Amino acid sequence: MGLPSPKRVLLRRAFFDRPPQTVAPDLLGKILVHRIGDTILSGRIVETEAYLGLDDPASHAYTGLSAANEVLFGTTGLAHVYLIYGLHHCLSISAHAKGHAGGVLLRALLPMEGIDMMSRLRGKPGKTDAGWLTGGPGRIGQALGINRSTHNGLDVTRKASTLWVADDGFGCGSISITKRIGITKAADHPLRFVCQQV
DNA sequence: CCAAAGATCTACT
DNA sequence: GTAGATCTTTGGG
Repeated sequence: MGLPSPKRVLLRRAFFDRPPQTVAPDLLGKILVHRIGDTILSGRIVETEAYLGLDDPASHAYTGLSAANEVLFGTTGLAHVYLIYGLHHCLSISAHAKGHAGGVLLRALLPMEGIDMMSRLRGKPGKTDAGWLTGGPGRIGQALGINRSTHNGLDVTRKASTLWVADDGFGCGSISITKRIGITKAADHPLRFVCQQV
């Protein structure tokens, strides 16, 4: 029983056809979903950062088009998955106005479905604390089983990708905006968005 | 070719 | 609070 489950709809490509600093706050409250076989792993997005492309020294797109960052140029709504410090797979989604480049890094989720598989993937079965499980870009990658070779370039506006973003209408109550974390260049811009209430 | 840095996390002092 | 892990990509010689 209980309340009816809210209907989830896929985000459309047009959602991502806007500057990253506009898309990043709008992604708060949306749901990232990864299907592995019959198992669904999902969580509500509660922290994002915008990376502005060619004009942003902190962006992976700053130095221009290359094999490593091609997802950030061209079609929007694609998964940009990269390995950082040789250890952590992080997920961002390409977002920019036509003719530009850029993306939005997913920094934290509130886990929804598949929590025990997430805790297993994180290496401590049974440990389900949300902050530990999916609080941080590297933790999201590990908890959801995301890696560059499998997921880089997937279209998150299509369920067939097995990795997608949906909207169940809940959104995010109040948003706080701060400087971005973990960067040394262009560190002073207010481009980090955190969901305070869900 | 080699060196260095990187949109990070964990463990240990 | 600081250091170590571990590897891809980039920039300099």
